[in-house]
Amino acid sequence: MGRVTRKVEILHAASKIVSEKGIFNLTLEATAAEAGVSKGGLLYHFPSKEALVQGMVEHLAENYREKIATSAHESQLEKGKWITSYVDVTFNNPYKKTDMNSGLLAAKAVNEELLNPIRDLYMEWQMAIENDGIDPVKATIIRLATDGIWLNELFDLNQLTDEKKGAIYKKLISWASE
Amino acid sequence: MGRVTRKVEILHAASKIVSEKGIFNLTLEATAAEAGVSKGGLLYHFPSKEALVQGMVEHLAENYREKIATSAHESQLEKGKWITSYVDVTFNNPYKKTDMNSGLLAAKAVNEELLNPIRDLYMEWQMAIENDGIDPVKATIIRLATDGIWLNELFDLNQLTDEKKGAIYKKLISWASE
DNA sequence: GTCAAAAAACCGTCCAGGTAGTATAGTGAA
DNA sequence: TTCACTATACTACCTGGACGGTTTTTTGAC
Repeated sequence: MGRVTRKVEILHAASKIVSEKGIFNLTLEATAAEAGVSKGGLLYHFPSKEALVQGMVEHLAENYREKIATSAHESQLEKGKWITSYVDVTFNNPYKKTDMNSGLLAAKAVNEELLNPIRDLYMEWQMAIENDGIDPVKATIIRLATDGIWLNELFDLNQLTDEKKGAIYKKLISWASE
Repeated sequence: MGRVTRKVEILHAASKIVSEKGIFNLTLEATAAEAGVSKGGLLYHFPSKEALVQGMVEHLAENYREKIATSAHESQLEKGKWITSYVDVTFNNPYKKTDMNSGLLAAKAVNEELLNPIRDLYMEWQMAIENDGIDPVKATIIRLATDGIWLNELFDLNQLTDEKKGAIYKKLISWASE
């Protein structure tokens, strides 16, 4: 039945190339080589470059959605469980943040519309966060600050020391249940 | 002396292409056409594609630095003038935010190291913000939240309504002088 | 349980189109 | 004369995608 993992392996290979060598080096041949598949084999799974990038985005969106949802449902909190989960998952990224960054950059480069699954995710989260039992403005600021960390990592701008990052994490988490 | 504006016009043309058509359409010919210059003319100013992108980044870094510095020096505040200026300028972007986004994306795609001028900027600001008379952790969170807005705009993720954005702006500004 | 046929999962090559960068000859203004 | 270009031509290279094959797996009739 053709192991499902093959497709995922290819997606990982694509992410790796984007994060290590940049979007201009994300070619079908390079991806195939990185994944240990022939170019024809890759095209069997993803019939075009755009389909490949679409696959990247959809895959990471599913992963991310699941991580946050699991965390929120396991939470014991009465208030702020969604925003807390968002901060938690994004800070401690148990999922691969490289995949997220690569997927975003690749989609932005190849075709804006491929970002739609991510946009849907954000809409869901924003709704959850605004009905989470805490002040929606504060909750949104907490989310934005978390996204700010992410922007800084994406472009390797101002990497905070672990100490500072820890202090920020603590403060955000404490705000999230006030 | 060959009007300085010519170079800047070319940089603007390049930004426009990146933001409207994506990084893959940023070709030398397209940039020249958009700027109303021949390809040879473009290469006279920027001898390679990398030099062009470098120009984009340096130009926007200078602009941005100046905007923040001016705002901070004009500020009447005793505490939090830098973080307030950062929030102010970024929210109300009197400079072209498209240029910033295009520059970042182009540099990230072409050559990581071209982002260094932006990294320097962030280091300066982080230092200023941490010695701004208010709690450094809080100040950093305010900066990160502002960056979060920016991430969302960059990928057109969750565009907040003007109303919500206004509320967030007000709260951040008030925190910045507490 | 067998086995042929069909479907799935690949492989390797070729080509048209596009791109960065080079080269060269020329122009008008200061 | 130099500067700041224009206009055109050319090269060397790369890449997406098409195409035609081949092998492996699954299916279903007997």
